Amino acid sequence: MGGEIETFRPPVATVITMTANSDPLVGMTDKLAIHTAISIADRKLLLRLPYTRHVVQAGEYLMREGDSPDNFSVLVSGFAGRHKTSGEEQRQIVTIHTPGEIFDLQQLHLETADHNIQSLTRCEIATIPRLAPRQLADERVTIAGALVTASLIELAVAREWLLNIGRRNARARIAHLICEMALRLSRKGRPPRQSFQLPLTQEQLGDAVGLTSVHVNSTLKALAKDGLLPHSKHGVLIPHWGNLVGVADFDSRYLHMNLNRETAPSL
Amino acid sequence: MGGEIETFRPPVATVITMTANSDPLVGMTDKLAIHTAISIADRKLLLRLPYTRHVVQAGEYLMREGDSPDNFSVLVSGFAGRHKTSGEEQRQIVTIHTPGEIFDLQQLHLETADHNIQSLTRCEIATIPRLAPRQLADERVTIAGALVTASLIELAVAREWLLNIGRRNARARIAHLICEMALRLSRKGRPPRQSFQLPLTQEQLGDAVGLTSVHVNSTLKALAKDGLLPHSKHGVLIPHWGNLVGVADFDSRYLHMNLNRETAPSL
DNA sequence: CGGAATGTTGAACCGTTTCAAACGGAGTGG
DNA sequence: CCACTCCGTTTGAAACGGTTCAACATTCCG
Repeated sequence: MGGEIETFRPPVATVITMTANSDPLVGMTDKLAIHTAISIADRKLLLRLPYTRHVVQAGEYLMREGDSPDNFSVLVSGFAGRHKTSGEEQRQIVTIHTPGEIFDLQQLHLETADHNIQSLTRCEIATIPRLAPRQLADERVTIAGALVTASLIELAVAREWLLNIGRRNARARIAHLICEMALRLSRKGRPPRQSFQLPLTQEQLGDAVGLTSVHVNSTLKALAKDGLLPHSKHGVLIPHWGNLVGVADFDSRYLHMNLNRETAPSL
Repeated sequence: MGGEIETFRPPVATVITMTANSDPLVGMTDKLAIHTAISIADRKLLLRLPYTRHVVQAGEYLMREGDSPDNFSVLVSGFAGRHKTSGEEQRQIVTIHTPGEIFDLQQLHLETADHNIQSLTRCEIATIPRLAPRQLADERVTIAGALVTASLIELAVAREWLLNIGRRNARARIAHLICEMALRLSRKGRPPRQSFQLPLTQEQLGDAVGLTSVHVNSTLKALAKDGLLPHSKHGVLIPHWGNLVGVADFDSRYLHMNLNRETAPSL
């Protein structure tokens, strides 16, 4: 993990406020991003932790198969993905992480990674040393439960992706991914974003939905021609949410966005 | 959930020993099945819990999308699966559960289900009321962590399935599923089973790997012709593990079977 | 035994891949 | 400022893998 590195050690029990991130990509401030992570867990406690910020370029590996990372991280801005590759060097992206999400989490329990994590675009990442959250979680059962909730949602998303890739055609697959992103990039309880930046290459999109970049290209063109997804380089614009949902066969319930994470059960 | 129901309330602090299950399907005793669940968690405590046993026929729903089940269960014998369906009534099996595994677990955190659970064969199921494990987990952090480990492994398997369905051809997909089952049906630390019963229909297999039953049929025939998977109704026989692994592009690490669950971190 | 579910086979079809070539834009160095 | 390169996008043609449809055989189960 390269890039410039700066270390923060925010004062205890103080909410961090940073300057707004000017990147129109996510329109999210650092504060928001960190806050999202916290809202899954316990705000005051997590904010007390020391953490390190990194900026990584697109395509850098944050974790490799076989690694045993000893930290966990919050994606502050940009997009990152988990992927696996088959013997024939075919890549499959199995998760796309959006700003505010925690990753590396699973390694706390599973020890060695069975997949890679790679930045898909230029990313900012806040890293928290491994021990801190572990200690925390032991003390505060609520936090442990909340972190679990995050993995369970990731599992729910993986299940929907299985349906998407296993049983839907190219048109629906791509539309479905766009719908998911529109919702995940919106704030909790808000409607899906009508427009947003999704600076992924067509090859990356193909790797996420199990298609070749060539076919992604022609499908994207077809969706544009039908007025479902007007063409723009790396921006998404959804003229009519209902129509897109229709071709995507999209049902947002699997995202569990209605869940009140503050009051999740404490198992 | 239908079928005959009998209720057990084993004496406190006594290990249950039952008669061997004569079903050659899994060659597992009830004791073993329960023990498997316990080995993920904490044996003595979990065995103290009251539970109910059910026998369900193939094809019965144990949970439906939208349900908020208030219990969790151990699959004692048989196979069960989680599935989702697309708008065109296309089914995708996203998880196959083998004897000894816990399911319904995720509902403890997510409240409403985003998928269905259905018995794929005749199954025996031990059900534990919801409250008990929750209370337990609060008391014993070890148990909570162990249950989390189980979900994280399910997530790791889902990721591999995404690669399987998204990037491998029919031949490799089916071979891969067989390899996975051979390993998951073996005891921890043991080599993969060389032969076992897998009484799934070709349609169910197809739903698991994203193919039609017709194509599963011809692929199965082709695998048999090549001596990789000799044909027998619902039994699997693997003459040469290495060869099958080769066509499946199978790497068992994602199953995390080497993991010592007793000493998993307690997060 | 009879009916339903599952397995089997072949032929036509079609969605997606593969291969190949060209294009466009962004960044770099001369 | 142009030429050059790199990367991603675009397009077309041919090949392929898997689906669909349809008919029939077989097994399972009440």
